[in-house]
Amino acid sequence: MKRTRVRFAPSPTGPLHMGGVRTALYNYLFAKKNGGDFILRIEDTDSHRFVPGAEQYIIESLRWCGIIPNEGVGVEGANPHAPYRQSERRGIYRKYAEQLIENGYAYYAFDTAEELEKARSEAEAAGQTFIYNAATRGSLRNSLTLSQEEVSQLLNSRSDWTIRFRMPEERTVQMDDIIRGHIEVETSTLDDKVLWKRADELPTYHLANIVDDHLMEISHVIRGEEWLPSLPLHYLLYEAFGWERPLFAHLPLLLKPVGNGKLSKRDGDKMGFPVFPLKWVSPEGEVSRGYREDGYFPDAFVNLLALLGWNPGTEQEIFSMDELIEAFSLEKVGKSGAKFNPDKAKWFNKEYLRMRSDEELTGLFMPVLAEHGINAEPNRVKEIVALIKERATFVSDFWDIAWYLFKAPEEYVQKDAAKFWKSENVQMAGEALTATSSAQEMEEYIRAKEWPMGKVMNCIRLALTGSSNGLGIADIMRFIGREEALARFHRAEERLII
RNA sequence: GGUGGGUUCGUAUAACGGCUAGUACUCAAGAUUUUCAUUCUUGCAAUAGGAGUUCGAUUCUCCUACCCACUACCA
Repeated sequence: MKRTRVRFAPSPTGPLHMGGVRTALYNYLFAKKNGGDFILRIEDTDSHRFVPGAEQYIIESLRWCGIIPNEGVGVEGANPHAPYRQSERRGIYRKYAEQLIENGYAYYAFDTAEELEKARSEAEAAGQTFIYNAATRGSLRNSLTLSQEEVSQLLNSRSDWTIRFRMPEERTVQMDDIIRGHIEVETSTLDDKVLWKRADELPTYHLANIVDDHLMEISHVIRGEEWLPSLPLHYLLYEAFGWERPLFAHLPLLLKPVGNGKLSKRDGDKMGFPVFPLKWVSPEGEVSRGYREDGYFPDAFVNLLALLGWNPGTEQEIFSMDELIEAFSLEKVGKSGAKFNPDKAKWFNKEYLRMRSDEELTGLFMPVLAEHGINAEPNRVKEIVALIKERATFVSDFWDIAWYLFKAPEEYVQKDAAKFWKSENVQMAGEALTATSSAQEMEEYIRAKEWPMGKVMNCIRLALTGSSNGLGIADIMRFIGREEALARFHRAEERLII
């Protein structure tokens, strides 16, 4: 049986967005599941849209997610099909385009952008759609309509010609997609796509993609649904070359959380969630937030992405990468677009945070403390982490949850003070606090006196934390000590008016 | 406009053509707790509409509606 070889082939035109990461992930899972290869190829055949730093961003994003190519761009060691950047492969495509011309599957086209524009607007004015194919190519300027002399003259004198695919006139292309099943399309509705452009001596996506997939022995093409309309062209290209084609799987799109349409950067900005795996600063200085910088764990991110459009058919929701590999199959990928749900994303991170060890979380929390000017003893921090980790979604929440274990409150929440800082409460709280030496003793003391536990405790909590909610008094006192508790209480007495 | 794809609770999804259409997130209520959070329990909520095939349709077929993608010398 043929070896499973898949590729992720992004275009370095900007930061990779989470839909792209999911495509890479599914490719990776499929490759690993079948003991095959996962290749990273960079499709940079559009010199005009190249963005500096985008390729490095893609590589780093995949690495952060644990989606590691074993062949291709950024991979050290044996790379049997190098290079993997199409710009570095530019020399190899032209001969394939010319091979198609020789065999009658393609032709030279000399129409200028203006001429095509004119043809399109004329067709539109007549209420029709202009399609560059068998219906129209006979009246356009190309090597099928011009004489041999004119063609060679134009080929030499001009530098803006293209090579176009000669779409068959009347055929039904029969296709199969692993996810969508059988699809049929009439060639009369398709156009003669440009395959190669003389202007920058580069192929377009369609040619480069098919040639490279063939040369790199790709067995399965797993890509986004936006490519489905190109599938007939790709089928016909394989046929024209006489090559065995790979199997295709077109993934459903990732949609915005509300409304309709593809998930875009704007949606993230508007609704307050990242659309990109890592933070990205565009060459113009525009900043986009990333899952990593927002505090997501990479395995949580991978997990939530995996379940957007795929599920194993069981009720399991938490998967390690190895478990994903084990459970993954393209047949279980859904057909319809998946709306991204930011709430569920947070839930995943919360679950993953809980699974992290106290040691690891402490290591992540220490720098946060340092940022707040706190120099704490790691063992003490670890105990605090153990106490609060179930309350948090992100490590950054730790500070908001437990800052008062590290420093005294500077101010008090008005509403809570008005409710609990009343003279009788303060009197009882003060007595309970001073008359006892531990939180447990204090609780017994209050109980023995038959004082209202809630009022007294919240009065104390207000003094210790500045508000009436937070951790248990016993826990707070255990960490800050009785002396500090008393000091905070006296400070509150001075600062708060009853 | 044309071509293709899609449609199960608000969201992600489950259900060899066969139990009362299941689960998770969100939301609500209750229990627990000195408060908040956690935890636990319960609840709200869906097969787009219409025909057909069938003993039986979420599942198969057709029509309608709606949504999406593509429609570049971009990928």
